[in-house]
Amino acid sequence: MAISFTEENYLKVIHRLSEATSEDISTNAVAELMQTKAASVTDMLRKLAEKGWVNYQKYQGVRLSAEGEKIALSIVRKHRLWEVFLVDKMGFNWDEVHEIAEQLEHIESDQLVNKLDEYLGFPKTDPHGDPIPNKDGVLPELAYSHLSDIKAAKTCKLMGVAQDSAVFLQLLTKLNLSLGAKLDIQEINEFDRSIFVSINDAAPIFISHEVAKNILVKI
Amino acid sequence: MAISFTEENYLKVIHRLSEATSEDISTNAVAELMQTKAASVTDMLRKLAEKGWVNYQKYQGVRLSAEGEKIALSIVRKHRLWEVFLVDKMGFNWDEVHEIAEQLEHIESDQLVNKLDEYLGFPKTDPHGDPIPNKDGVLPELAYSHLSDIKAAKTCKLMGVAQDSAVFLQLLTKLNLSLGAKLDIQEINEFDRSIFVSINDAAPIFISHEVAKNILVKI
DNA sequence: TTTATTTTTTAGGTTAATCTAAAAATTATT
DNA sequence: AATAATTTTTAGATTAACCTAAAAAATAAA
Ligand SMILES: [Mn+2]
Ligand SMILES: [Mn+2]
Ligand SMILES: [Mn+2]
Ligand SMILES: [Mn+2]
Repeated sequence: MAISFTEENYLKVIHRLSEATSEDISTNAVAELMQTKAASVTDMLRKLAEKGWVNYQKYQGVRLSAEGEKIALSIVRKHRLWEVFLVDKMGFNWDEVHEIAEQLEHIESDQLVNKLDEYLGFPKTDPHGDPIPNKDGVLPELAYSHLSDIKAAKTCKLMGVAQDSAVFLQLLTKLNLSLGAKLDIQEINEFDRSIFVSINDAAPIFISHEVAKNILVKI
Repeated sequence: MAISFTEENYLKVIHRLSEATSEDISTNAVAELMQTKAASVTDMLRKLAEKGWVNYQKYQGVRLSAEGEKIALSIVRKHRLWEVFLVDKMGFNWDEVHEIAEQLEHIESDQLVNKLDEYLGFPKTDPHGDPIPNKDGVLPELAYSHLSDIKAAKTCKLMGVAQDSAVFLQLLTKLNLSLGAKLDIQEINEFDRSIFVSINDAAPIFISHEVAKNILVKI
């Protein structure tokens, strides 16, 4: 069955919201991420249910069906592989690739995706540390912690970010924070939950709780 | 001003038709290449004229404006660069890339196109021998002849094809005809205009006029 | 130079994806 | 349990891109 870019984007958004919770996804939550109105979402959910890609009962919220999940994962796979391509092969910075990948993720050719995967050396993660589903839609499980959840001074390694926005990524770059960076947590301040941390053995600096929430680390 | 995929495809088609003639382009000609109906074309031409991308007076046919020409060339540039990428980097055959490039040509990022161009080594032609417009929309002039127009036995080199269709390209591959092939024309048969030709010094074979019409050579 | 044929445009509809405003259902608060 | 607030759905429009059928204009043929 033919699928439109818009339908693909809806499935991707429902998938993203579903990763954070086991509850059904609300119309409003979808509307916010899709940057559209709830009324439009209701229309689309009816259509997606019709096509068998989501389970939806009015007023009850929505979940992806098995088939919908498969489609969503294939879009995520394409998005992340293209991001790797843009950074590794085209020389873009990690804060410049998300918007372009939003377009490239809709290119339809299984052959191309698999050749691209091979060309890139079957990467496990994208430039933001997010896992890349394999050909069969299986996501490698990466058990990372949010830097903001760490309770005591210890050493950890920056493995990913929880946000792709350019402003956030540019701030990290300014702080000399990139994938693989070594973080020696010196102190966690109770007052504003800021973290005093040494990055790659440099003199320690303060990182706000807001930033720490969006940094994923391996302990 | 925002442009849709459909509008881009119309401009590309008008551009393609304009290369073959200096006359205005007819509604029907556009309809045929766009695989749509003349009535739909009329609607679109009005809209494109409105946006300043074509000059159009009803019943008089259509031509690209300077701005329309610029847009069309940028799409052609993207199409052909992506085709080079697919063949040179992804390992596709020349008969497999056109459809995928039809999608990729709509990806919007000047930065990406220019980085891709550099990554590919600033190619002058695509995998079918078609010239690639540079950053400023300038097309390298390649003065090739149609094999079918050659009148006497002589030696020439295959430089391009006048058609991107998979069936045609696959036939050429079967005949051992690829870009750069050396053609020693032995004889031109008056009866069916077939050509008896040796390819890369192999035993000569017959090539139909229909095939010869779509082969571009340098003498 | 009429008449016939072909081409192009207009008129009126359809579908996908969106919107605003109003109604209905659900959830939260007295 | 009744009322208030919030969420979600429906109703009715809009826009882009398409369609068919009919009318109008241009071109070709008699
Ligand atoms: Mn991204
Ligand atoms: Mn990413
Ligand atoms: Mn092509
Ligand atoms: Mn080509």
